[in-house]
Amino acid sequence: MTEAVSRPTLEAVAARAGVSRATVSRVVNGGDGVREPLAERVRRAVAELGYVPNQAARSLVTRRHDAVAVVIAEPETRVFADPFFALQLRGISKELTAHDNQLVLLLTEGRDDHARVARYLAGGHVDGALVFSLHLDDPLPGLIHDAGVPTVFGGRPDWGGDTRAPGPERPGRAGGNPGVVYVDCDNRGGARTAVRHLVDLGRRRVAHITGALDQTSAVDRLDGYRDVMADLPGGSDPRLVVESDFTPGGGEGAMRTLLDRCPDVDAVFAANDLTALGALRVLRASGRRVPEDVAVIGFDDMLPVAMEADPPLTTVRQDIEEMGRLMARLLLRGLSGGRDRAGATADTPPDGGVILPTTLVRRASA
Amino acid sequence: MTEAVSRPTLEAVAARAGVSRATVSRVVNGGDGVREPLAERVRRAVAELGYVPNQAARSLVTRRHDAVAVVIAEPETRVFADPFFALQLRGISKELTAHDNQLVLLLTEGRDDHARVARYLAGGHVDGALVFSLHLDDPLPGLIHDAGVPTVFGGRPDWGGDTRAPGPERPGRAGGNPGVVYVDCDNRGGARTAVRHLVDLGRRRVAHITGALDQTSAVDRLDGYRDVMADLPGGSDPRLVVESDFTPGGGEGAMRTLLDRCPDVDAVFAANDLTALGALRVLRASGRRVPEDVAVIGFDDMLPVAMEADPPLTTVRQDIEEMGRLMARLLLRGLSGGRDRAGATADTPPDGGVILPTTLVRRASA
DNA sequence: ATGAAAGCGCTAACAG
DNA sequence: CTGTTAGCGCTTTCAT
Repeated sequence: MTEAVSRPTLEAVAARAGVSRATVSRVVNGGDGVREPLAERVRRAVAELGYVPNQAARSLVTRRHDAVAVVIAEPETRVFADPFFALQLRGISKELTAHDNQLVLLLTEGRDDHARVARYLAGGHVDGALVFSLHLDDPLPGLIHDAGVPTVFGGRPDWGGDTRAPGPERPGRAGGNPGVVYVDCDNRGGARTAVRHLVDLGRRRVAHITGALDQTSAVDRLDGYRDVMADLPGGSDPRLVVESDFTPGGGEGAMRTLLDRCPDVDAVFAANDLTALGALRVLRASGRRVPEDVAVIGFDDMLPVAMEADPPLTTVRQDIEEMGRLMARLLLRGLSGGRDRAGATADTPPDGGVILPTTLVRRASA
Repeated sequence: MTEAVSRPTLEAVAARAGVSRATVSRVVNGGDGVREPLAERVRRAVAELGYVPNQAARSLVTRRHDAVAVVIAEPETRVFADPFFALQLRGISKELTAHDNQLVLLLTEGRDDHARVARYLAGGHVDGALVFSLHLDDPLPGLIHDAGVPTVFGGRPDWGGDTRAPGPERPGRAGGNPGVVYVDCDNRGGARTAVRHLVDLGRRRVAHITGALDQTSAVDRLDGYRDVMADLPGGSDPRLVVESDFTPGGGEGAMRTLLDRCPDVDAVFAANDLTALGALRVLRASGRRVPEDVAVIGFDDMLPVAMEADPPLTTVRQDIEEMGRLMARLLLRGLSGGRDRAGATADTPPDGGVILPTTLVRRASA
């Protein structure tokens, strides 16, 4: 464990280059308005001394940090059961890095942590926040809003606008906050595509195993399922929908219930790939063949899961990494809004959500 | 997207409480040496104004940041195939949070990013670093060492000390850096336990599918396998070892090779659970029963993988989250070494590595 | 185009 | 115990 050593300051570079601190500062920050011979001398001095600006000192005066907080609530550790979160992070990281921003990760374990996160955000340590609000009743979004930090949400928050996709209106809570920005995939549309595919395959008893319904993604996927089933004769049989929780274990239980209630089920749209995995297992154990007897479609296209499933899973793909990247881009754009880049005001982040498209990936299960 | 507002300063609090800035500062930082009536007045002023210290200003003078960088190299995106990394992060986050430290995440995509990371670390933005050096030839450890930032490694770096567990010496590179601190699990010992278990089961043709051998964990597990096989008659048959890469696909290929070379194989120790998964699949496809015909053991005890495998996987468990927590604890302890806490010098971080124990978890596959 | 000087908000001696 | 004072390293007017 090495001790950190004292590093050269602007002053040192200035001395070495025989100029003033102000000049060095100018060169370091883009070098506008410094004539070439001088600028070059400064650059050499910087290189020779291995000068790196002190971010704390800089922040103190500029009031910018070039850092963004990523807040992830993980009450049930479900986040870690699938690589979702890692992919998202990766997308975010790439985008932030490209814009020389740092990523400060805030993982919350439960209610106690909310205050800590809110305090941190309110403390002005970061320029903005990227927040994954997983649960409908999560107080975090509110706290964050109060903290007054520019924020982009991952996944539609419950109090935000509704899914863009058309379809029967859902109740929706208290007016819908107008200022909220979020990125989500087209859960509802993706679900519709999946179910329609099943119907086009000639299936008539199409069931749905939902995700945890305290998350908007699960609700939206259920809505999508209902959108297309509503038009089918006997499609709104409530026994065809069984609630689950996005886990393989939950999928198993749900599939058993389903088989019990409707032994004639000939297709299942599972809320995600993990759920589909559990369903697959139960189906196999029950002696049914997939897809011959029962067709199965998942959601997410979590590669290691979907590809390795037996049979390989037909599923609705969403570009998770791109979602992360987009969130970061939106935030950064908002932060520099009308300030740094000329004309950036023209394309400020949209109020409301940005919905990324989904695509059906056909494999063997449907 | 809300705009951040200007926040109250120490000065404002001091004015409101009718004291000097120094007094407020004292109260805010633990309140030693401020008499109660005053301290209370200050606390109230802080609360009323919603004062939060400006970290940049503080860092500027203290030269501490209460922030730690976590560097994760993910060249092949393998990191995201399993939840390993997420668990580790969680452990780290918990420990850092408990000590009011922030987590700055640095994900590297390849060689180009190394310079960026090195610069950041050298830039003195953080008090220390937690580094996961995945590959043997990774230049990152060297760069980081040069940056002069206190560092704890996750997983034994190749140029560090050897595994603590006794056993045949490995060559090891250039003298072994003495100052390096790392946390790892007992890969070698765990492997030995697994293989011994297989042998105790009466298996005589015990094979090993290795991990990616450019990672010390894979090498150490292979060494552990060899440790016990060396004593067995015919145990050092080289055909029983086939190199793979920690992935399910790799496991499949390796298992096929194995079956081809040694159709009489009656046990397989896979370098990790994912590999075991692939092996299981090929074994099943070949008509062999597990564990009756071939016993299989994995490594990691990645719950969603090991439990959901068919049959559920017997595996070597390592406490990943605890590894993360321990890394953070070690780093933090080193940072405050002899400074903050009185007597902390007594238990400074150990030079060399800390090896966490592993345990064999018996399920159905062996 | 370059330099001089004034802080940003805070902590840490040092006085009293 | 409390207040005064002097910077931490940098950016940014404002002169020149």
